[in-house]
Amino acid sequence: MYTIGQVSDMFGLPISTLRYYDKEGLFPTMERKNGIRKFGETELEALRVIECLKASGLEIKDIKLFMQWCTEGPDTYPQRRELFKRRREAVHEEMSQLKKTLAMLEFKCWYYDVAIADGNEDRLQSMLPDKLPPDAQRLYDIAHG
Amino acid sequence: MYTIGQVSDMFGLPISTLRYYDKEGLFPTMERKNGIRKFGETELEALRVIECLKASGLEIKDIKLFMQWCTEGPDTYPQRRELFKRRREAVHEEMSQLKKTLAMLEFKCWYYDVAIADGNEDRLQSMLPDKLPPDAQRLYDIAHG
DNA sequence: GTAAAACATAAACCTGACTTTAGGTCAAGA
DNA sequence: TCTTGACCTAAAGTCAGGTTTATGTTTTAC
Repeated sequence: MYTIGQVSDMFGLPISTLRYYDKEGLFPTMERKNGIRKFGETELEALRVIECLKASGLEIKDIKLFMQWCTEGPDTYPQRRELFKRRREAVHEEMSQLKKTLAMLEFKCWYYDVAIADGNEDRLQSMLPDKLPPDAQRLYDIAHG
Repeated sequence: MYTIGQVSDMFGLPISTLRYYDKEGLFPTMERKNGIRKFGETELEALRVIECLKASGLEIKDIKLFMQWCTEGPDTYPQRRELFKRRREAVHEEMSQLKKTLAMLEFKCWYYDVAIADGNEDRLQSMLPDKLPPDAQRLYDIAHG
């Protein structure tokens, strides 16, 4: 069993954040002794899952729902599985959006390489949006298509 | 030249958002006629760049800075290139974080598939965190390593 | 036994990115 | 003429996800 300060150090999270998570219901079965929180293995695993679900874009109130299901036994396995499947799809979506963003950024890096080499954008403006070099064309198409 | 309503339709952005962007200085050279905003090609391209930079995680006040540079001519090409390079690195970072998140989500999907098949988590708990099937082990390692 | 460190709560505050509200201008159509 | 619709502003409101503050209690170290 760990105190809030120890868990704060272990996860690199501010104490205030841990208390906030608790207030929001993210540790539904956490015990206390004389009012003092006792973090056990359940809570540490909960924190690992919280970091993952947060990174996947889930909101705190939905994470709370999941943590609640975890206290309700096998009947809620299907809901829990659906939650993870939906998150998986959402992250796939986000990754393909990021690929387009990345193409745009690569294109702009190339663009300013050329602009700096030329000292102006005249040549670049005259080749946009067609007549680009093949590499730049590829990035441009991904970013704008 | 387009009105704010036309641009709102073209980009699928609320009029209030376009006015907010303008107020924040994201269209530093936009013209007006009798107080009415006139969006030209410059502003449309600005909006495309804004969507990209926002998707890359940049804040509005930093996008403003970029738009300001764009009005200052070739002297600011290096700053603009650096901005895009930093964003490119940030997005690379984010994508590799998302890969770990995805591994965790895949692992949890597998976990609940097994839990549902078994009707409980007993077998799963006894194989954690070693003695996992190879596929699950791989996901587990990516997610936790 | 006492002082400092670590814990606790409730409530106010903060930030970013918008959105809503309240009130006003202006041009075109019935 | 009048009223409808599209535009305008400034200021207040909203929301998520915390953080800070003020105050009080418990634990730990000497």
